[in-house]
Amino acid sequence: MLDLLTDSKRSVSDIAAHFEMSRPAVSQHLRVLLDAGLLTEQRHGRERRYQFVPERLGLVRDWIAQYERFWDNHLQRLQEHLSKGGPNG
Amino acid sequence: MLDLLTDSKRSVSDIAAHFEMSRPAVSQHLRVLLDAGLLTEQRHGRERRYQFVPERLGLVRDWIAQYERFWDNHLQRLQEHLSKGGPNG
DNA sequence: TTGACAGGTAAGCGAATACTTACGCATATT
DNA sequence: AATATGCGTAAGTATTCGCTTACCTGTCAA
Repeated sequence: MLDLLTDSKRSVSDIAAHFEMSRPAVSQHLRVLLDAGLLTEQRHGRERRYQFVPERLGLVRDWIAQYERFWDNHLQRLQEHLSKGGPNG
Repeated sequence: MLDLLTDSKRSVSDIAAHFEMSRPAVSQHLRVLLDAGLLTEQRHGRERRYQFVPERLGLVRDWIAQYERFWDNHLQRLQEHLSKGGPNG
C-alpha cells in the first residue's frame, strides 16, 4: 500500500481496487497510517487523496542507526556528520 | 527488550525482572527474536544468556532506504555502493 | 430535488496474538 | 540423594486484529 502511494496521490477506491479486501478495510488501514503520520490527506470534492510521506520513517531509521556499529561504523559517522549540513537541515 | 540486550548479555530471569510480564512470556519473546536472527544465545550452565545482534535490522534499513530520496539521495547511493565491498560482503 | 457516487464509522465475528499457570528437564547446591 | 534454581514448553484464556456488512454523511450530476 505504501508502495502504491509512493509516487502518486490516490483515492480510497483507487487503492481498494488494487487489493482483495473491501473499501472500508482499506479506509481503516489508511486511518492507521494517517495517524502514524505516514500519509497526507487532501480533499478534492468528494474524493480524498492520500500520499505516502516517508519522513516519519526517519524515526525508525534513527532507532536502527543506534545499532549500526556492525555495518559500517565509519560510514555511519560520515552520514551523521554530513546530514547536519545536508538537504534536511 | 532489545535496548536491554544491546550492551550486555543477560539471562532470562534478569530480563524478566525488568518487565511486568511473567518469565515464560519473556522466554517466548526471546524465542521469536532468536528465530528472527536478532539475538544470539549462549549457554552457561543452567543459564542462557542472550544478546542483541543488530545485523538483521539491515533488512529493515534496506526497505526504508527505498524511500530515502527525501533524506539524502546521494549519500544513500554511496552507502549502497560502498557496502558491496564493505565489512558484510 | 432526487439519485448516484465517494468515503468514513459502527457493530460483529473469526483468527491470531500475548499472556498466564502448570509442568518437566537439566544444572547447581547442600 | 535431595532440594533448589533456571529455563523451555504445553495448554488454556483474554485480548487484539483484520476483516465484513450495514449504515450514515457529504458531494456531484440530472
